[in-house]
Parts: sequence; C-alpha cells; structure tokens
Amino acid sequence: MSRNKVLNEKIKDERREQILTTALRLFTKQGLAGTRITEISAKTGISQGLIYHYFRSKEEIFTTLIREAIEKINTAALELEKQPLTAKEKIQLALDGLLKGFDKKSETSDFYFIITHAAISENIPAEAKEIIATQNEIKYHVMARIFSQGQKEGSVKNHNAYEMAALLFSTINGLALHKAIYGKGYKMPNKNILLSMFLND
Amino acid sequence: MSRNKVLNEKIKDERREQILTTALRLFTKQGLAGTRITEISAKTGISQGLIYHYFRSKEEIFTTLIREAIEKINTAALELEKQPLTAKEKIQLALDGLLKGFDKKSETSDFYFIITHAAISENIPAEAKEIIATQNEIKYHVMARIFSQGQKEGSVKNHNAYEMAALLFSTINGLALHKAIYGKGYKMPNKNILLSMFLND
DNA sequence: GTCTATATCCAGATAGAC
DNA sequence: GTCTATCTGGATATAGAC
Repeated sequence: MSRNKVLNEKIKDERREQILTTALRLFTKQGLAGTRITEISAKTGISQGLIYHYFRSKEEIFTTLIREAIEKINTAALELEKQPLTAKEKIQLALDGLLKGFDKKSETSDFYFIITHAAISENIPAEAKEIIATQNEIKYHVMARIFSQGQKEGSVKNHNAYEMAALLFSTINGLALHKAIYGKGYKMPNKNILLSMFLND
Repeated sequence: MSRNKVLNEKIKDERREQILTTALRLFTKQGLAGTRITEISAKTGISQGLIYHYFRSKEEIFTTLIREAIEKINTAALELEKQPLTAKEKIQLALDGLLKGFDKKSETSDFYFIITHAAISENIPAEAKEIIATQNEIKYHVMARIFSQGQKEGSVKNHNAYEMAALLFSTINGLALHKAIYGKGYKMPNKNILLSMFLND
C-alpha cells in the first residue's frame, strides 16, 4: 500500500470512530428514533452526505454499536471468569469494576445503556434484535457459573445461581441509570453493600 | 346538567383514558420520539383527528402521563410513611408491593418506566422536564426518612439514609427493566435477598 | 363529537459536482 | 473523500364536512 493509501485508511478509520462515538452518546440520551442524523453530522463536523459514505443508514450505525457493546461486555466477563481466583474474589472484582466504570462516566456506561435501550425497545433494527436475543445472555451465564463456583467454595449464598446473576446485573443497571440521571452529585455505593446480597458473612 | 350531557362527559372521559392508557404502553416500549400518533390512533380505534380534540399534541399526552405517574408514586410513598408501623415493616411492605406490582406487569411498571425514560431523555417536553426535576425526588426523601426511623429503631444498617433510598429505588428499577426485557420467564426475586442490603440481621 | 382529506414540515437518504 | 443541493416519504397537526 502506498504512503497515501495508508494515510487515507487512517483518516477513514478515525472518521468512522468519530461517528460511532458521537452516535453512541446521542443514542443513549435520545434513543434511536430520537436521534437525528443531522445531529451526528453537526456534533462530529462531518457532513450529512459523508456519513452515508461510511454507513448505509442510521440503523446500521445503531446495529454496529450494539454489536460492539455486547462483544466488549461479554469479553470482559469471560476474561474475568478464567482468572485463577476464588469466586468471591471474582465477584468482588466484577462489582468493583462495574461500579468504578460507571462512576467515572466512561464509555462503559453508554455501552450498557444502549444495550438496555435496545433490549426494551420494539422499534430497533431486526439485526440488532437478533444480536441481543442470542448474545446478550452470555454474561448472565458466565456470572452464574462464577456464583456456582462460589457456592461450592462456600462463600456464596444458596439461591439459584442464574437468578443471582440476573439480580447482580439488574442492580448494576439500575444504579447506572440512576447515576446517569442524577449525575455528578451521585456517588455509586460501596460494593460491600451490594455484596451482602450474594455472599455469606 | 342534562341527561345527555352527563353521558357525553362519561364518553369523553373514557376516550381520554383510552388514549392515555394506550399511549403509556407505547411510550414505554418505543419512547416518545419512537411512538407515532397514528399508532395511538390505530390501537385505540380513535381517529387521528379526534385525538387532537382531546390533546393538543403528542407532547401533551406525554406530559400528562408523567404528571400522573409521579403523583401516583409519590402518593403511595407518603401513604406508606404515615402508617403506624415500624420502619422495618414499612420497608418490607414497600419492597413487597413494588416487586409484586412489577411481577404481574400492571400499569405500575409502565408508570415507573415512563418516568425513567423521561428522566434520562434529553428530548422531552420542557414541562415534563420541570415536573421530573421538582417532583421526582420526593419518593427518595420519604424513603430516606423511613430508613432514618429504622436506624433509630436499630433495624436498619448505618449507611447514609438517602443513599440507601437511592439504592433501593435503583435496584427496583433495574429489576423492573430486566423483567420487562425477559418477560414472563423471569420471576422477581424474593424480597429477603434485597432486604439483606438494608437490614441488620 | 367524530371522521376524512389535506397542508406543512422535516428527516432520511441520494445524486452529482469538486 | 467530501461537500451541497435535492428528492421523497412519512408524520404532525389542521380544516372542514357530517
């Protein structure tokens, strides 16, 4: 590849990323239907026409983000699972990571939101629906396995493991929403309070 | 008022209610921007033109619902507070009521959702924003007072009362979302698991 | 009070020049 | 690769007949 081609590729990738990052923030705040392609154009400084050079439609941007978000979260969960740690340690790490991630309003929270948004909404592209239907529960299964491990080790309470996983992610999700709404003023709770739902003392 | 007038008033009220109920369900599933006035018309069987006889705009329907929802929830919280019960009993009642309410997918859950939706969204009518900003935190204050009472009584853990209230509603909200997404298959957890975050044992 | 028909507007997507 | 100008469709809201 010539010098110029390499450079062009780089610009292309950057533009693409710019569009995705901006769209992510807008989608989480306004939803798919509530976000105008004009806004993405304005906030990125990329002309409306050019956006269609990178993505076929608004829906495609959305679907791309859903795919990325789910993949990112699942990968993190699977990474955690295979650490050589006790279940108790893994659970603490998970909660800590999630709470911290939300507290500093990183992209992590937006990734969580857009998934939640897509999961409740009826008006999202079929492809995004499909991804959610098949991939979103992976993290629940991973977490359930960790809880099972913990029950064998004696550190985790004896409720149904999958239900505990669902409870964990639901709680985190609820807190993340709260944080998003009430913003900087609100500090995520200490992980120990949440841990009392899951661990024997 | 003549006989016919009374009857007309009744029909008018019913139509109004019909529009609101239908709109509520649609808004929670699709958001404000994602819901078409045509859909409300189709699902109620009320012609599009007639809807504008009852409400000035889609936004007005939305704002009306927000007002109703917040009022309903705040009233319930204040009612609970003034019962002659121990704090522990009040907390149990609150959790039980909320979990049960969500489990049978009553309007209660939709009321919660539309508030959450409005609270995160940037694209909602100014009036709705205003209501949320001033009225939505009332339930947090009420619940915080109940937690304080419980701390005096010795039943509640010694964390910041307001933060516990926020945690309680966030958790409930997260679970309600989860329920809405995974539907009938999912049963809300037993209240005792959640109680372990708040009560001394 | 209720419907049908219509005006108006605006957003998504495309075409074509540079 | 990038922009501006434009087409097209669909949604909100209104007008006017019954």
